[in-house]
Amino acid sequence: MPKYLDELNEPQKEAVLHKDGPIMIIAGAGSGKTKVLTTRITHLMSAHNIDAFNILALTFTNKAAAEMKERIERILGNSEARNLYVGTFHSVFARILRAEAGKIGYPNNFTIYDTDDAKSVVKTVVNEMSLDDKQYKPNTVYNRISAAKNALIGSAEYANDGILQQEDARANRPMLAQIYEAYARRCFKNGAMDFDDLLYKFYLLLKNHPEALSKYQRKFKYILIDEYQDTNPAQYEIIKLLGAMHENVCVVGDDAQSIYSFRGATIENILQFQKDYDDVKVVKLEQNYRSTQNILKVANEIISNNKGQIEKTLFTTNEEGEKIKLIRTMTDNDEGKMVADTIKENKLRNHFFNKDFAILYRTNAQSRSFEEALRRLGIAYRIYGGMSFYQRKEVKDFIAYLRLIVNTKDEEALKRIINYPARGIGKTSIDKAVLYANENNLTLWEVISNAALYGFRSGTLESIDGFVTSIKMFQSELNKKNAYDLAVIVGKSTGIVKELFNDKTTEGLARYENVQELLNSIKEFTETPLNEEDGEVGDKGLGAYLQQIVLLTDADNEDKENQDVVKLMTIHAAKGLEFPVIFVGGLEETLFPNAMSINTREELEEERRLFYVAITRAKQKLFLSFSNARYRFGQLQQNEPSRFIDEMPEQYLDRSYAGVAAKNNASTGWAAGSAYERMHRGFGRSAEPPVHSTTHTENKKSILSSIAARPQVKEHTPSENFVASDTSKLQQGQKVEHQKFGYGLVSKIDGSAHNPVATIVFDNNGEKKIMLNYAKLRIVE
DNA sequence: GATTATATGGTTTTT
DNA sequence: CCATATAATC
Repeated sequence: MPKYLDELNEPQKEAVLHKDGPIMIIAGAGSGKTKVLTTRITHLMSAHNIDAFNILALTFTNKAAAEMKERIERILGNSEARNLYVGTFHSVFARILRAEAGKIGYPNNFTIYDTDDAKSVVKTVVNEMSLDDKQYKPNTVYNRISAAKNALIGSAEYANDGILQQEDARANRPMLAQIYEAYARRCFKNGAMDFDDLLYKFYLLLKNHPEALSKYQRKFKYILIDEYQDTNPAQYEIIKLLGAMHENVCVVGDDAQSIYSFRGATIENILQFQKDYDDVKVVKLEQNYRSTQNILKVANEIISNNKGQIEKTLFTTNEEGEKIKLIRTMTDNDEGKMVADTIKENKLRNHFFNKDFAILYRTNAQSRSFEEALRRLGIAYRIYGGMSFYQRKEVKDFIAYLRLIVNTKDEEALKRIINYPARGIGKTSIDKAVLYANENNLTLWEVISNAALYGFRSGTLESIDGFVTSIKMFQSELNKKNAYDLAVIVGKSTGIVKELFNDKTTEGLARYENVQELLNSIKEFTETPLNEEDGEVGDKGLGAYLQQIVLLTDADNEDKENQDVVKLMTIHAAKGLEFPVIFVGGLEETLFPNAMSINTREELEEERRLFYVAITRAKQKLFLSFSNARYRFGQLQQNEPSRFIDEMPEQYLDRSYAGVAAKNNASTGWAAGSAYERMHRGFGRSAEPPVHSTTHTENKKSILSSIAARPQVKEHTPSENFVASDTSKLQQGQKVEHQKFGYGLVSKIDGSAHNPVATIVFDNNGEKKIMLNYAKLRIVE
């Protein structure tokens, strides 16, 4: 009996030892499902001599895939694991599609469009069809198309489906089917696939090309799928096709953690699995090794409010643990402070490290208040999600050059850079070129590379020719130079790097650094040795690099794995992770559950599962916070506490929790909160007496203002020698006198050069934004 | 045609 | 509040 089996409990062992035939593992939160998956693969390889080349494991994130490979490698003690096909659905399918692209009429170097690219194509198509983009919002249209693809509905079928047509007609978007068709055609013409195409086209490849199907059926003798509850119909059908020959399909999932229905995922796949395969072995992992009893009991209570669960009860032999602590504050800023203070306190008192904490929230926008509070206390943190590195403008612009070099049909890339850096090819010229291209059924590149034929003005023509020549020059280097060297040439000869370098503003500096970072990543890619089997299409080229990076997420980018930082992320992003201490923020009606998701029972239940996922991330301590009011759309909005709070039995809750912050009355009320604000604006040391609580700002209305009158201006009598100073060189930190508001400290200067706006914190009248062109200010010091 | 000021409108979650 | 789209101005 191999040693690695000793570490497993009975059901886990059962799951690992089951060799052939379909198996479904229902794995509760923290029940060791990754361990089972890795051990199972290890066991297949070492005990049954299954070749790594014949095993396919699909995960939800690249990070999970890398982790899995690493663990297997560690148990096996050799490098065989690198021959496994492990990756996300999207990355594995992209890799195969790259090899088989010719069969479906695509170039091997097809571009993968991210969501932004795809929406931009939608917009282009809608405009070209002379439709109103208010009526056909790119977002809506794209989502609709995406949903169709995830359900394996092509544009023709979409157009012929009576129900879908009715739906669209009722929603005032009768032309959606036509847009879908035009969109698909345009993507094809651009040699591009969007994220959904990676599934949909792969499905079509398998379905319409029997020789390809049988090739991969023979190859993948064993298939394992992680996070099965989050697969969509397209993924389901693909697995069904791939696994049809051997039926050695192992799926692992937890219906209670299904949180991606907006992406087309359906729990139906779990139920359907047992119908589609004969003699499915079902194993349930119900022992939780992660959390305290209290946390688990609350989690079980919460999820029991959902109907139609797969029967299972999580239990643990861990200690009882502390009660779940509720933090209630007045505003979102206070919430941030309380959480940050609590982290600080716990670090001191319980010797936690920064990396032991995670702050989770429903929406990305919530990160701001936590971020500010952590920064004030000097606690290192990192935000995951939001805009990924590769979505930043400067990075995307640079990548657009590389994309165009690899695939000149990529119209999105071409339009992005044809006039970046500015070279005098404006909107009018581009529109003209696009028109010619559409009229003559040419690609945009074909038009501009023969620009002389299309009657551009001579100056414009010269610019276009210059651009085309330089791209062609880059292309000629494509096979001589590696990706990194080529990228350096691009950066240099286009002047992009220089331009960013010369921009000495803070943002400019950051942009420059980002481009440097991009070059680093290309260099790293170039220098990383080839995987043994990756030779399929010469996978070291620029094309392979580009296809890989669009599929990377922020979490994958984590180079310094064990940084001692507090992690901030959405609950979705936290799936599969665990932390000693978890904070879940914004437990308020309209936010969590989100107002968008309370219209049907299904939606609400998914929100509840999301909450379940959030609290089951915690190992030892769990804090839940909510705020009476928070800024949304720049305005203060009052919210009720979340219904999920009421669903937790009182006996497990500690409502009286008060950390350091509350004790010194800094965060429990409006007045105290503003004192805190003032302290951290540098007023703490000033000689000013503690002033009445009026840190109201012009646009940030006091939560009291709805009850009491708006803050009164405390009259100020200008000093006798009041003469308005020249404020053109006014700087942060200077003290000024305002005729009406009195003395104050300049905390910030922004606005444009012609219309500078100073943010001034007045001693008696709080923070005001003052337009320097109009205000009369006397500079005191 | 480029740069800059103003309007608008949008927030759920992500490969 | 934020980012992007449009208008205005040089």
